[in-house]
Amino acid sequence: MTSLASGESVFTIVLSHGPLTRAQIAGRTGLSAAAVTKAVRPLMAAGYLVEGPGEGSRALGRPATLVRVDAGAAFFVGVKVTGDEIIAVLTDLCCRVRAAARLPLTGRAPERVLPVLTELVRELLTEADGFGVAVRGLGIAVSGDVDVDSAEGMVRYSPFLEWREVPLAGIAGTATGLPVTVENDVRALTVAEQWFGAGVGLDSFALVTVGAGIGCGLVVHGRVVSGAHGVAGELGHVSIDPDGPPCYCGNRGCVEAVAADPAIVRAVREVTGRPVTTPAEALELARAGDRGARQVYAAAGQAIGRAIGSVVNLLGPERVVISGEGLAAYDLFADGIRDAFAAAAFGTAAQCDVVTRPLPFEEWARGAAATAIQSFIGSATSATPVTSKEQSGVHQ
Amino acid sequence: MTSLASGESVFTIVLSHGPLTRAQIAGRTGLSAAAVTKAVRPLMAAGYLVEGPGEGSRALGRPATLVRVDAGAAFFVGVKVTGDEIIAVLTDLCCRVRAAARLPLTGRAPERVLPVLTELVRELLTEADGFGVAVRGLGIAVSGDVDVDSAEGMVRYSPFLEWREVPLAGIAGTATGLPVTVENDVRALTVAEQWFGAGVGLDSFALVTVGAGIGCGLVVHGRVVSGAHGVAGELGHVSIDPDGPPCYCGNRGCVEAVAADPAIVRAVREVTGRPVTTPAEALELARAGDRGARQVYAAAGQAIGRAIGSVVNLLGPERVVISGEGLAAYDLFADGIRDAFAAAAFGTAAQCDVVTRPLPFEEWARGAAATAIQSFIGSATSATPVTSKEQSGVHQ
DNA sequence: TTTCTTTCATTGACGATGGAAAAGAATCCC
DNA sequence: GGGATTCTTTTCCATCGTCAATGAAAGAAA
Repeated sequence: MTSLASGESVFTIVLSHGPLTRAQIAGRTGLSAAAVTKAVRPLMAAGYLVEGPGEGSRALGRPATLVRVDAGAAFFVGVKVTGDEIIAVLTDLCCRVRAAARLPLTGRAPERVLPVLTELVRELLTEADGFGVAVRGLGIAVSGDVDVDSAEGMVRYSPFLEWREVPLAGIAGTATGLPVTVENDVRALTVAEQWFGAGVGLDSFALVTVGAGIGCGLVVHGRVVSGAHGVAGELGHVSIDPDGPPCYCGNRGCVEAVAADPAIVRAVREVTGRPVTTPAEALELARAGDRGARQVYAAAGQAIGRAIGSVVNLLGPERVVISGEGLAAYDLFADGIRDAFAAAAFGTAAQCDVVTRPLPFEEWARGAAATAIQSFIGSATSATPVTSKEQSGVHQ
Repeated sequence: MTSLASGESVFTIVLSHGPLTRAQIAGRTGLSAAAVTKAVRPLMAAGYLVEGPGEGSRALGRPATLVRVDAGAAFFVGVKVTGDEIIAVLTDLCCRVRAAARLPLTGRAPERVLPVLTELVRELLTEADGFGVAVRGLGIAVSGDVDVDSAEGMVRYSPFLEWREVPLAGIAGTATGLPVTVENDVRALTVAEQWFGAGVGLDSFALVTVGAGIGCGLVVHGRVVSGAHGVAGELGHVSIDPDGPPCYCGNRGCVEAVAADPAIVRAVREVTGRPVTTPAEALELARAGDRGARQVYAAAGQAIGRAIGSVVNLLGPERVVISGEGLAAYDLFADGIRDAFAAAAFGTAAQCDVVTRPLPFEEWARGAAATAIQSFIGSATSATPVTSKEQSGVHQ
């Protein structure tokens, strides 16, 4: 019972803020130096943390030793399920991608998806064997409404996959023999950004994803917002224009009905009269200088900027991160986003830092791995640690 | 040093959930029965909590004794500063209003406001003397950007009062001899609702105020959202229509430019051609059946409903409370709000409970008192309690 | 070289906190 | 009166984290 509640916070700090001296850990966590020493010890004994190499570059006094996460102490698999393929990554304990794989889907029904998912996980488990490191958790990210609290990791409703009440964690756990964490995809990506990306150390930020849909992950008071009914961050269905185009949700002028890939493709087709059917074609046309197409992108940028303005006015986050596949067209969006945001942001909320970050699908899968790491840390720091030699099979 | 960190949570639970048995307190707080006994004892010794009267209506077993807050153990003054008057209330420890007073302002400069504020506080202190109870804190609610963290309770910028960098808590504390808490007015009202109103027990809710302006207080993860730069809940400047009327903030189609009192008055004047200058006149005209005026209200209701839809889609709160002076016209808003919200809410977010609550300005002042009680509890439960006889002067 | 200074890290004593389990208390039912 | 039942309190006891003293490892100064 060398358990320490402070263990989790110490580990998390070291994980996201790279190697730190114990004194720095004390400063960041607000714990005393003594408490840090006591919290670090069992984590090092368990093999999750290691000392050095390198030293805190002090001129005077006893040199500090750096504490870092032993990236190779445990591996994790993260999986992102999209409409037509599954992307999986193998990460180390620092959530760095060590291997990646993807497979196309032949259907969206759970019976079609799960064999592919299992196959990918098996592939990455073999990779992990090559490294000689045990995989200690599997994170799965799916779009839609996920009940994180339920033990079976229930996917309550995923419109994109047309799933209802699928106990995904239970099924995947049985199939793979791994402890499974299931999360909404945008929230998983948000967790990854909060721990390892542009949201590190921030008490509040928003992650806006632009692509096939428009999503938004929100962190408030240092925690990801889940919504009382499982729905939150539905930026795509925030309406910004009562006279805008109709959205499949039944409303008009949703951001998604203006700025998501399908909306852009349709608008470009209508405006230019050309048989454009994919985002790539639409983008090509705009890049080639087609006025109509460029205007469609500009309008989409405006819509995104206005939507971000709404988020910022409501929540006043420290930062907004814009990402998603749609970022490929960011040069075409940029002016619209900037202008509309500047017009919409009220008062000091305009000081909010707006940045872009390209996050490919592998990054979403990495987000899923991050949620797996998160729950692994929770169990590892609250249970009696065991050495890495002792443990080999399924964790917990 | 009979200090207990659990004291604060126990006290808060008893405060907002009325009289409870110790067993119920244990259930609500998640503490063990033993811990509750230990936490309650010093609070009762200090006079903040009392037992009975009444019993938990059990049929079998030892009857439970109810624990309640001794409302008369301490009084508080809450003040709401508006553009042309100050409203003040005297409340007991349960935040029930025992006396109220208001005075008009002769100017908005701090030099004009503070004497009036001091005069009102003095008046209510005399009232409190009549009850024989000491006033233990003063809460002041002002619109605008308030730095809660600063020791002097700095009002950084209040556009409405045209204040900049006014160390209000420091000044008011010196003038009144009371410990002072300064908060943004909407956030203060939100705290009051969270503790004593429609937000009791909820982890997340939104409070929308409609009146001279459109405001919004947000509670996420059980805490009021303050915004990284002091700005949050600016629902009034969420734009819902790019072609809407211009707003003084420089943007178009802000909710406030459509649905706040000045906007409604102007619109009614323009539509009907009548010399309407006050919200009351506009309301009268609409109530009299004037088509144009009614349409203005309907459009305002639509705007509010759309804005609430945005909040709900982004945060997925458990409940939305609509309030403010503008509620007087709620019958005219209602259809618009309901329809627009129903159209805007996405998926299960539509399950969000939307309620209305009339909250007059006294209620805002009560919110200010609630923030004072909040900080009083914080200091009272973390410091050595003293009996109410011993203490008489300024607290802490 | 020796000693001082500085800073980091560890240890041990101690207090605060809260839980488990047993005991006590108060009521109803038989 | 003797259970049965439920609420409350007491009595330990484990955990957690701070304080203050100590140790450790360097550079600086004598």
